[in-house]
Amino acid sequence: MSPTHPVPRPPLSLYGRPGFMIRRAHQIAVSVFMHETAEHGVTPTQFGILDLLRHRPGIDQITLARLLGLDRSTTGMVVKTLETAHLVVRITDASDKRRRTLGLTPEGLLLLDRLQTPAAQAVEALLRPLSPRERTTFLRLLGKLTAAFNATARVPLLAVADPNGADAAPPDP
Amino acid sequence: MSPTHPVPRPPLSLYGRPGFMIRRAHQIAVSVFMHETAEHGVTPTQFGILDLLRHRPGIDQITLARLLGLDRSTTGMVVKTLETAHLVVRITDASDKRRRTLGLTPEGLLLLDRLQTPAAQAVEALLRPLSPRERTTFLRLLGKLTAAFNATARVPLLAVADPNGADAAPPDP
DNA sequence: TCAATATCGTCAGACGTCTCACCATAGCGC
DNA sequence: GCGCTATGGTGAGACGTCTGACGATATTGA
Repeated sequence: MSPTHPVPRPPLSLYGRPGFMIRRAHQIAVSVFMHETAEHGVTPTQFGILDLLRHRPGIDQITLARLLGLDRSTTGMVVKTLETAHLVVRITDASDKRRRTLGLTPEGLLLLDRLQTPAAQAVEALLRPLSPRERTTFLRLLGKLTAAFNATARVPLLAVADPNGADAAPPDP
Repeated sequence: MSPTHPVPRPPLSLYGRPGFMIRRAHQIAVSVFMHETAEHGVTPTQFGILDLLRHRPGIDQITLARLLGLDRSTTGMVVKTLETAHLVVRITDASDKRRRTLGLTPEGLLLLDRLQTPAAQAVEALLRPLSPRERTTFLRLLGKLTAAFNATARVPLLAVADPNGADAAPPDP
C-alpha cells in the first residue's frame, strides 16, 4: 500500500473555496503579526483594542465591541486580560452604573507606541507577495466584501465616520 | 521621541489594516457557512475534514493536518469529535501502530452529500457582493497571498496540484 | 408609580486554534 | 541488539470567538 505518504496530487474541491482560503489568510495574518511583535507579547485583538482606545478614550465595552466587530463576551474577556496586565483601566460610569468606561494606562499608551513599527512591518510582510497594484485591489475587494455584510452580519461594525474633532462621532447630545 | 498623542491622525488606522479585514472576512465566512448549513450542525472545519476524507480515504491525521493547514492537536481534536458523532472512523494501522488511518462512515458520506448544496450556497452568498470579475480577481489574489506563505508559515499546506489553475502556484522554493 | 422593556456586562459552554510537553512506535546506524 | 532520532498522536494551557442565559441598571409607557 502506502507505507509513507505519497505526495498528494488530487483535485480537492476544498482548495477553491473562498472560506478555506480566508481561513488560511487569517491564520497567516495572525502568525505574521505575532512574529513581528513577539517581544511585546500582544495578540492582534489586543492590539486592536489598544489602538481603538487611543482614538476613542472613554467608550464603554459595548461600543468597543461594535467598533471592532466582536461580540460582548469576547470583548469583555480580552479587556479584562488587558486590565490585568495594567494596560487598560475600567471605570464604572457614575451616571450609568451599567457602563464601564475604558481608557489606556500610561503603560498601555507606551506599549502602543512601541507596537507601531512592528505592526506596520506585519502589514508589509503580509502583503509582500502582492504587487502594489494588487495590494490596492485586494484591499478594495476585501473591504467591499466585508462592508456588504455589515448590515446583515451577526455583529456588524458600527459606522465609523467623522475624523478631526474632539467630540462628534457618536450620536450623543 | 515621545509621540505624545495630539491625535491629528485619521480616526481609526485599524480599519485599513488587512489583518483586521481578513479577520472580519473570516468571521463572516464562518457565519455564512453556519447559517446555510444550520440544520446539519457542522462547522467549516468539520466539513473540510469530511470533504478531504472523501477524496483521500485512508490518510492519517498528520497528513490530513498538513493538507488542511492545521496543526496536529487541532486536527486530532476535531477528528475525535467527528468520530464521536460516528461520521469518521479511526483505525490503527497494523503496519505502523503510531498511525491511525481515517475514513468516512456511511453516515459521514451521507452527510457530506447533503452538505454539497448548502456549502455551495454559502460560497455563493459570501461572494455575492462581488461581481463575477471581482470574484475571480479576489480569489486569485487570495490564493497568491496564501500560497506565498506555504513555505514559511508555521503550518504549511502540502503542495496540491491545481486542476486548471490560471497561474500562481510557484511549486519551487 | 410601577411594570415592561432595553441595555451593559458577566458567566458558562462549545469549538477552533496554536504552542509546548510528553508518550509510543519506527527507522537508522553502529 | 541498542541507542538516537524522527514521526504519529495525545493532553494541558492559553486565547479568541460565538451563543445563550442571567443579573443589574435605565428608560419608557400605561
